[in-house]
Amino acid sequence: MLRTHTCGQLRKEHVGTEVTLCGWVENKRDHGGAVFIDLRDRYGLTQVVIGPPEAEQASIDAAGHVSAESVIKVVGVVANRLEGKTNDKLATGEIEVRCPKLEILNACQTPPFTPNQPDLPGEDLRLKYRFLDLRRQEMQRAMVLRSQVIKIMRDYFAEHDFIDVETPILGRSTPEGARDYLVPSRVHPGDFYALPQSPQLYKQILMVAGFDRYVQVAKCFRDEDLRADRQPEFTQLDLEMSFVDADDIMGLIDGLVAKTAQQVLGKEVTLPLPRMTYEEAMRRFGHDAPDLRFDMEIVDITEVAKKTEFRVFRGTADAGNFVRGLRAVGAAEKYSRRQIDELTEFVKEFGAKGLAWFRVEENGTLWSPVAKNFDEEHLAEIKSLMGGEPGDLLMFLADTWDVTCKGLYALRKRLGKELELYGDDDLHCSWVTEFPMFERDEESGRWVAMHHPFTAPLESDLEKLQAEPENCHAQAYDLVINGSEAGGGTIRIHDQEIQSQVFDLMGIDEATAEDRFGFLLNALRYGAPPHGGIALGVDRWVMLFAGLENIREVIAFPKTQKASDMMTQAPGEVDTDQLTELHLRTLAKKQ
RNA sequence: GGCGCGGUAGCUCAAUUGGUUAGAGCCCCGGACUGUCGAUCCGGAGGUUGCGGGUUCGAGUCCCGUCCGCGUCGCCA
Repeated sequence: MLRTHTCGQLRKEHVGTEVTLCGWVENKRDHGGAVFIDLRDRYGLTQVVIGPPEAEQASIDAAGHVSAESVIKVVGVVANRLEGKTNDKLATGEIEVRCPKLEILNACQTPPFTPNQPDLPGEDLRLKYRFLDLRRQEMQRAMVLRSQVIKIMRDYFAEHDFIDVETPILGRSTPEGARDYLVPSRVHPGDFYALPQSPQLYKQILMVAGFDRYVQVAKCFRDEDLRADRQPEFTQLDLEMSFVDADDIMGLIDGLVAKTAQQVLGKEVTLPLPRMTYEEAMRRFGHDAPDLRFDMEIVDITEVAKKTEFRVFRGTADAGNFVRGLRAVGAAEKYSRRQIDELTEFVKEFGAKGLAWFRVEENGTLWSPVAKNFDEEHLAEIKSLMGGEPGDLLMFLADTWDVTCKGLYALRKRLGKELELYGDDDLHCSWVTEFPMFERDEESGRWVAMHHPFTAPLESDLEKLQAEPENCHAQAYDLVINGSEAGGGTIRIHDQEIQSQVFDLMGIDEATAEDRFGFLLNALRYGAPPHGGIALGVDRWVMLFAGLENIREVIAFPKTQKASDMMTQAPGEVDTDQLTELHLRTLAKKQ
């Protein structure tokens, strides 16, 4: 080792010992007659002093010219800092290392930014110089946390008799689901591999193979547009079990959630985690991944709306649509007319035509720009349904079920944040279950699987499968942490007859099914045990447990919104020769 | 693909209604200084205002196009 200690290690008890430290020059303070250097590595910061009596003036002058972020090595003696000169902001602040000189292992060019400067540079620059950005304390903390979370997961599943099996990265494209990343085959002209969107089919086959409990930390790829919490390549903790039902899977993951919260945050989570059905989630929160860190549930006032003279409400209700709203406790004084106009514009982004709002006055009556359209009796009824108290703001959307869900979900999310209805440290984990089996594809009008085509329906819904597929629910479950989908899974179909019916409903005929999933269907004929599983979004877990709002902050080398890598410049052009070898020719060329 | 925000010195930002030579702090370079820890003090360097076009006597500022970054809708079994 080039060093005897790390930069976070030395304390008063080391005073008098000779040590060798290596690290980066975080900062230097040059006094001419002595130079102070803050030496940094991933463990901490130690003050190094180059000064008399042990250092000669030439060494002091040289130390004064060392550039920031250079890698240096120092040999020196640990000393107490002078009386009253300790630094209680540093773990090593009681001591310093007195050195005759410093050895520059690698001088640093003037960096475009320094890791721990007060103003964080723009994200594009951080990503271009990710090696500098990753030196920042926050980034190091996030990467350590990520490593811890993955270790907790691996240990937990190892303790539960899971077997870690790797599945291929080069697979076959299946048209369902997200857009595939494709890899051209050299030896099969015109054919392509697809990168896995998840190891779904392989893990089911591993169950057929009798592995019983499979787990993998799996890299997955989806060629869809990015979001703050979505990257084109991401990591799943993927698992599958045989001879289980949905309760078994959720119970298992409950234990992991509790263990992670305990070990990472020192928080006790009450088990079992609360569960609600998809329908309940949509009714109460307008979304399948509700943020339960705060209340503010959606209330349906359609029945009252029918009785009013307010055309927007009544017309909507009479047309069979819905009037639903939110009660923002004590928000009346926090939102001016102008700010409410802004909220109106906000909900319009989600298809709403407007936002009807009421303020609960001190005397308990409702005031609203549209109040004249309402009888007092109906206003009182609305207030009562909403549980309005003086100072509250009541806001309503009158629209289709879908638009009220989307608009009120977004509005609730925004209000929760702006009104600070939850704390930075709050953690709320829950399950959403019984998702619909199918949803209508807007373009083709066909039924498509909401999760994937191998998802088993609820036993109790089996008889509805043919006649009313829209009312058929799946043995599916999503893990929700702080309003974010942190994992999802299903119990799979192991019955040939039901599988055929599902394909049939989705308009996939036997030949097509055989062509796309033949290998799985084939495997299922050779003694497939009942099985099910789940995949957890590792990046999101880390993001949520770290209290961060952006997934790029927990990925060492993330991609930008246009899926490029600012550091390596990927994706990039390739030689024509490479294309020829792959039997490819590009249609588009950038100008 | 749609909508919104942003791009000015190496970095973070400022620049009145379109008006003088585009400023500040940090960084960098040179000098001074033995107790700093955002060291301090003196001096200096540093600009294709993302790019292209247009309007104008005059554009960082207004208009059009384009590139890049971020957020979001669509999309994400």
